[in-house]
Amino acid sequence: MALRYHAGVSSRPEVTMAERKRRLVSDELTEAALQLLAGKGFDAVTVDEIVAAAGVSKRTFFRYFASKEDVVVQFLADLGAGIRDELAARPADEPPSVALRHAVLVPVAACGEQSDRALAVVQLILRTPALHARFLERQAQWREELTAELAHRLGLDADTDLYPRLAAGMAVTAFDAVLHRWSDSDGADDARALTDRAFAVIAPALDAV
Amino acid sequence: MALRYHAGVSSRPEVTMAERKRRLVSDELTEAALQLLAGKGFDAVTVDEIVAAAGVSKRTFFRYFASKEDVVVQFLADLGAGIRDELAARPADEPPSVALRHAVLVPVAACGEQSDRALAVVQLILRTPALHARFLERQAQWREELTAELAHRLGLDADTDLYPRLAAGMAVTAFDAVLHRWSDSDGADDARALTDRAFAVIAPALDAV
DNA sequence: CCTCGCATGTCACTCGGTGTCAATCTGCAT
DNA sequence: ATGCAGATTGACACCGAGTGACATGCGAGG
Repeated sequence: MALRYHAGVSSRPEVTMAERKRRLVSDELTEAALQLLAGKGFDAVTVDEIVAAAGVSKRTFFRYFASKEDVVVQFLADLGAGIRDELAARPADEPPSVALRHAVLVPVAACGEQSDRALAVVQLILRTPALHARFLERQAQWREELTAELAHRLGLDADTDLYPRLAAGMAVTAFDAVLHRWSDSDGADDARALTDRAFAVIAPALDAV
Repeated sequence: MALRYHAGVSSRPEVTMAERKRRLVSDELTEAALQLLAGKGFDAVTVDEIVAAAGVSKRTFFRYFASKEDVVVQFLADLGAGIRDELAARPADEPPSVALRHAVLVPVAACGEQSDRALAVVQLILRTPALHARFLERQAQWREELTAELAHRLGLDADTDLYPRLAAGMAVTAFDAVLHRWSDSDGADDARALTDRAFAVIAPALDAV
């Protein structure tokens, strides 16, 4: 299991026995799922096959993941929080285009580090309609979070001013475009450089008074 | 059945008997579905209830609509084609911000005309996760179409230059923001005015050299 | 009148997802 | 070690969306 953000090293964590067991099951499930789904395609694999490979019951699967799609998309959830937190952490006097660019660079960098597995997952998501739909839902959620954070940051009312929502939407659009390009190039393009180019395009709108 | 774009009046069309019958069934289905879904909520209504109300079999329902969500979202499909066609019809020397704004105004105006029914449908979509997901899929599709049309219009390669995809994404983002605002205001805000304001924000990025 | 084709209904089936309950395991106190 | 409380799991029944196969009915044209 590669795509997980372990906080520290394994030396002596404060995790209980049950906690580790839970993660073990979760990891075996995602491992088995990714293996099968990437190999046979999303629709050709049933949940029963996945749980058989992982050695747990179907009921347990749905205790860990809300849906079959979630096994693949779930690791993206953390990224959303990462974007928002990074945006909140940027200096208040930084122009929106710069702050948002750094925020988006968080998930981009995360993809770049484990490019092997990340690329496979991203490509699977982008070319499977059911997964893509879930991914778009996540994006919409990120947009909401960024909208709220931007409004707070700029002292605007997100229900009055269109700017926060539009700026958040543009940032997410940029991220989406970068991901598509990165996926289409099979990881050959540098995701960070793509991000910079994308933000160079949208910056004039982000920083307009 | 209100939300349909009948080409002309009923005087003496060149449609066969079977054709009219098909549309009749389709209309009764959507009518029954919208009635029930708007009243009881999306998840609380089963397809069996809908078909019972419409007086057809479940199998027939799925011959007309690919999914339960499609009954609600389907009428949005035409809008996508409308946006693209309008963009293609705009004068070639028009700056992207103006051409895209007019393109987006097509569905906006369509909503404004039959605001009663349209508002109910939009609100149902935006606050029902399953429907919202389908709606986002549609938006992604529109974005693809606008990307291709923009690239063609500007003589750019959509696989090389990031601009077409970003511009299309910004336009769709603007539309989405307008729709949300319009929905939140229960139709009180003027959708056309909102569209103009939204494009005023993103225009600096759209028209940057 | 007959038949060809199309839309529909019926039925059985798959699969994703959930509620329920009993069995099991972890942690903790005695 | 023992026993208890809470959480986790498996097994099973169940619901609803969606599909495949086949038979039937109805309209159009010879």
